Amino acid sequence: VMILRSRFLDARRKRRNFSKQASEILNEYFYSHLSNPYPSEEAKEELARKCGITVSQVSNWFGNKRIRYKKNIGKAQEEANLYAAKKAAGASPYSMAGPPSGTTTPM
Amino acid sequence: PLLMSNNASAGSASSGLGVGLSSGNGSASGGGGAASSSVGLGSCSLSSTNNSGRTNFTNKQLTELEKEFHFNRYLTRARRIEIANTLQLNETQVKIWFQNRRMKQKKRVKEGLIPADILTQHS
DNA sequence: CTTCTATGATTGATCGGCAC
DNA sequence: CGTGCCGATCAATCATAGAA
Repeated sequence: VMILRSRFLDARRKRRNFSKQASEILNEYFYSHLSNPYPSEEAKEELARKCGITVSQVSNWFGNKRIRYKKNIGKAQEEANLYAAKKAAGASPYSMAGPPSGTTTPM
Repeated sequence: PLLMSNNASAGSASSGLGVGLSSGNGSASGGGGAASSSVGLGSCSLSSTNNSGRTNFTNKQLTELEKEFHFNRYLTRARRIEIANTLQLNETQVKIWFQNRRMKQKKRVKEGLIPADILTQHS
């Protein structure tokens, strides 16, 4: 039980939530591609740069997002959908390109 | 091709999630020791399988697997059988463990976080 | 400060595609 | 035709950050 429970210094121990903007970018992409939320390797790299995280972290994020999204359909998720749709319409449409005005370069 | 439709939620089905769902494996591996989820008293040195089918390897099994991995990143049929037997796992379990382990190492290398060339002995 | 929830990471196992 | 490997993903779980 207590014994042998930990996986010896797993990275999950020291975890840092992503910045608000990073989450914005990821969610925007996710909800803008709900019909197929599977970014290509190139798209992941692009998202990783814009979010200031690694490609693996982007993959982890999408993996968790997809699963957790499915587990809630019919909850605040639809609400999030509208939120994302609005943002996408007002700022950058699907497909990343130029960040919306005033985006403080994450750093 | 877009695979989708898996959730039966009301009305709007806009998401294309749902790769294929693989819950519940038939687990046809022939084998041997199968899973024992019961938490019997006494000995519990074997890996325990969850209700979902995920096997929880024991520390001993993981240690041996790691040791073997550092010796050889790839297994031969004979070696696989031997290890599976020793650790009381199916050949498939061992095979899959090595595949996942290789992917894990590759990922770490890509991240640029490798202690050192454990295999490339030259420097 | 304690409790509960959100979230990033890990990992055994599956799926499709490819090479032998 | 069958088998192993790769790459991506799934699904359950761990451990912590953050909110209440």
